[in-house]
Amino acid sequence: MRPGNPEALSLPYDPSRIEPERYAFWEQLGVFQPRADLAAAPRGTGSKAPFVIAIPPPNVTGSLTMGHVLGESIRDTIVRWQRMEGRETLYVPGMDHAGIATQNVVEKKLRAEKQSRHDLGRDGFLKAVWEWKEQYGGLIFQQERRLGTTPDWTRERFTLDEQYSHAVLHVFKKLYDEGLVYRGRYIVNWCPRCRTALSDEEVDMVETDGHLWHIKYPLKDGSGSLTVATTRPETMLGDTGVAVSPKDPRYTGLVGSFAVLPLVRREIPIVADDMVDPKFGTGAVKVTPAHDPNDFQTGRRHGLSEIVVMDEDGRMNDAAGDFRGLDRFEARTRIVAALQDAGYLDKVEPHRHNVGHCSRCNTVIEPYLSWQWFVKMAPLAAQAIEAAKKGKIKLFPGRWKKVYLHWLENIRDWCISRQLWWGHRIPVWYRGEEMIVSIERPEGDGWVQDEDVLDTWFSSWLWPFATLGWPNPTNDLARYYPNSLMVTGSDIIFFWVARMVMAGYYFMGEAPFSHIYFTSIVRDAQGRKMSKSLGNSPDPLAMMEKYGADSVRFCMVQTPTGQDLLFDEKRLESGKFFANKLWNATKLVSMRMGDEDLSGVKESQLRLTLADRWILSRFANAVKDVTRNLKTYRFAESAQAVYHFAWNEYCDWYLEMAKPRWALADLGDAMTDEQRADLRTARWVSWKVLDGILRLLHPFMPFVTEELWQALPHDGDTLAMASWPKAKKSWFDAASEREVEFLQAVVVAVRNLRIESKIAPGKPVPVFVRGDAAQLDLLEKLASQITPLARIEKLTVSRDGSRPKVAASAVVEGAEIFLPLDGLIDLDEERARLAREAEKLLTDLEGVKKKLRNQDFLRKAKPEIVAKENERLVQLEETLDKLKRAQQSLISVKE
RNA sequence: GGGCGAUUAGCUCAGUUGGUAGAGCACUUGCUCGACAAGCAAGGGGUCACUGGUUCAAAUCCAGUAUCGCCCACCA
Repeated sequence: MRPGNPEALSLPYDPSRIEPERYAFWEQLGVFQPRADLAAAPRGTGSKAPFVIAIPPPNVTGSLTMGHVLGESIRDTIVRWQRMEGRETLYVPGMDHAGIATQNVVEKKLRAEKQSRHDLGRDGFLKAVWEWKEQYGGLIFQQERRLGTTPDWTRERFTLDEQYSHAVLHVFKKLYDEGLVYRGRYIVNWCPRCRTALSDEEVDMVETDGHLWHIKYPLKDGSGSLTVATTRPETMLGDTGVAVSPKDPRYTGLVGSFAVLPLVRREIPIVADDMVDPKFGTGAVKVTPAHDPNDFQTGRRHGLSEIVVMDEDGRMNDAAGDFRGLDRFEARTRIVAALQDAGYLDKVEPHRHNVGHCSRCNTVIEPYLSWQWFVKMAPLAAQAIEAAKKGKIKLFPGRWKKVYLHWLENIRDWCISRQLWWGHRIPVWYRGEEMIVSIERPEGDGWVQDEDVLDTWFSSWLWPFATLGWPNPTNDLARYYPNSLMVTGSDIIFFWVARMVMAGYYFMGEAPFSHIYFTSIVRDAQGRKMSKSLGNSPDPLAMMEKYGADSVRFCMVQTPTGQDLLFDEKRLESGKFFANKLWNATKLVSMRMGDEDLSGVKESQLRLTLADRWILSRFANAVKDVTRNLKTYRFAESAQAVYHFAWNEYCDWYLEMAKPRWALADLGDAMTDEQRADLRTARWVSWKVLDGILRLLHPFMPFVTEELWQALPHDGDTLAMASWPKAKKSWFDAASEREVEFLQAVVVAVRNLRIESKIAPGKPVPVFVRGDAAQLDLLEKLASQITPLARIEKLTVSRDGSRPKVAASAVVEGAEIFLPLDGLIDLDEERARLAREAEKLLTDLEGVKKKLRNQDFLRKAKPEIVAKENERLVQLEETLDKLKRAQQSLISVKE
């Protein structure tokens, strides 16, 4: 046992003073690494298995947001709790190279210097990005240390690390060899600004007000025209057909004949296809196979040619004839005008529809026909689906399972090639007609590597095992895979979570983790998403500076489960106030501990009072609550349980009840043996329970709890490695809880009477109590501990039934409490108060009576419920009766 | 077009198997009494969105309605 250091508490609580130092302290102790003694032992199973969690790797360009703070608070709370439970814990940190995002950032910087990536060339540009990464990348982890999180920094990974890159390329080759990666020319989502293909997940659909243009296409035989409706007239230049519904009688005669494409004069066939809905628009659809995914399918079904009319910047190309060189939106305007001039435009209707936007830069997506690499997903999805269905992986909150399954069951192939430079270059080599998939450059001359890189998510989906050294059979991999838990936002459930599960099964034969907890999405007070452009994202570092990292953690962790969090800075105050409260409580306890060594004290040597038994029982309950709620990811409930116990029970009541016994120390040598034992007991219990509170709270508020724990006598180097409290069976004591509840009710009643009677707050008052023998006995036994709480001058328990003549009165559990007034106050007011009280009781009484008159209730309700109501009836009637008599006595005094 | 979530005190939200509606903040009143004014004590404030149903009993279970939000979806 080490002595405490009470002087540490002489200054007021100031988070910015204590927090930064503590982090270095933990790091020096090696708190963040898996415990060496446990890591040296054979790997256990179940709750003895290592607890492993990986950070969702933030973008290398990222800086800390409140969203990160939320996730990190939750992850670290769990890790710290598990560590205290004695488990070997590993929290793996790392960053994502974030292909598009990072390339955008560096290109922007180049633009500011009037350069483009093409000026530097591929190698030069990559060098520039790496330099940027070394200089600015990873800022987020510097910021994160301020939050007090405990990842094992010695294992920090980056998705472009050599080993990790090898894993990515290995995966590509393996999937290719096994027929799950293929190259093909298909319509993909193309961002003309980023100049790359995107996956479906990287496209945001935005409901947009547009138009439906009705365009007349003349029939080749000159017998008239048919009208098509389109939202994208500019693509008509690439039309190679017109489709109608086979069931549409209007057009049956035309199927098989040709129309002449306006402006272009190309003859295009009219085909029948089920894709067409006769009820929409004109029932005739222009078919542009190279610029629309549906039309692509239709085109393939009917053997229509595919004419690309735009380039990769979204400008019209040579195939666009007179419109070549125009931006696609400019071309739209000009084409519509040209159609109108030539009399082809039938009409224009306003039309609301969904338009895809690049999730990175918000540019309108262009469906674009190009050569890309894809992953066949259906075979990978099968096990991920089964895992969730069979409960091998559990999602919290559970409703996300449906979302997860729906996506997997309707999964589409994944476009993984990106026309970028920053990323894992696709390990495919070409020489003339030859193609080789190989991680190494093939032997021989003339091989040219594929220009494209892989989607960033194609590397991050390997995170749970690639960070542990895979594909090499490392010790870490054997020991720490699978991970235990994934904590992340539901916004990346498809991007990342579901894909990790697929990769985990496919490459490791096992789910990457068994539990997935989805955090809230942090929004501003108006419910808007946090964003740089809105400027509504509070700076987490400023928040920590102002309220302390402890408070930020404590408050952020208490988010509604699986609901959006409307962030309001004001909320952060409460954690700081709580920390301050504990600071002062600890100061008090440590001051009153004296220099007595309590470490060897056994419970059997103590003289536990009712108050002690009560607080120990309440503590045991708190331990149970806090732990149970952590187990089920109910962080708000867990945190609230400590908060409420520490503040409203321990500080508000127990410490006050301990004060009179602490004061015995003033007697010095004059103390009797019994008094000495009482003093020791009060010291021991107040310290033990406080120690327990600090342990329970440590995962949530690591800094202040460590600081306070060090100030008290403690065992071990750091609270971070101390053991998690256990709820001792012998401490649960329902009888003591009931008895103290009664005493508390008496105290509250007296406080009430004083206020109602307008007695000066500081003035001690005599109090008389009439009640049953057990109640009076209780009061007498604990008199010295409760009289200060209500400023009672002298507590007289009235065994003979006598009572003061003129008194304010209240009834608590049948006991009558009298506060003598001696004509001090307005009797009318006291009578009115009693009347109000009685009225309230009467309403309750009516309710109970009604219930008990109901035969159905008596017959069908559970017996204990009926008994409870009966009990309540008796008590209400008794109380009411006593209040009435009190009123009577006041009247008789007046008369 | 499908799916999901929300609706409880002025605000943000709890309310785990149905059994007397809670917390924090805000508000009112009173407090330099030996830890704490970042505090203490006391208090006001709710037809639990609406309608129906199940039940002895519904904030809680079921059905529907309304409003808000999110996700998914190839009607050009």
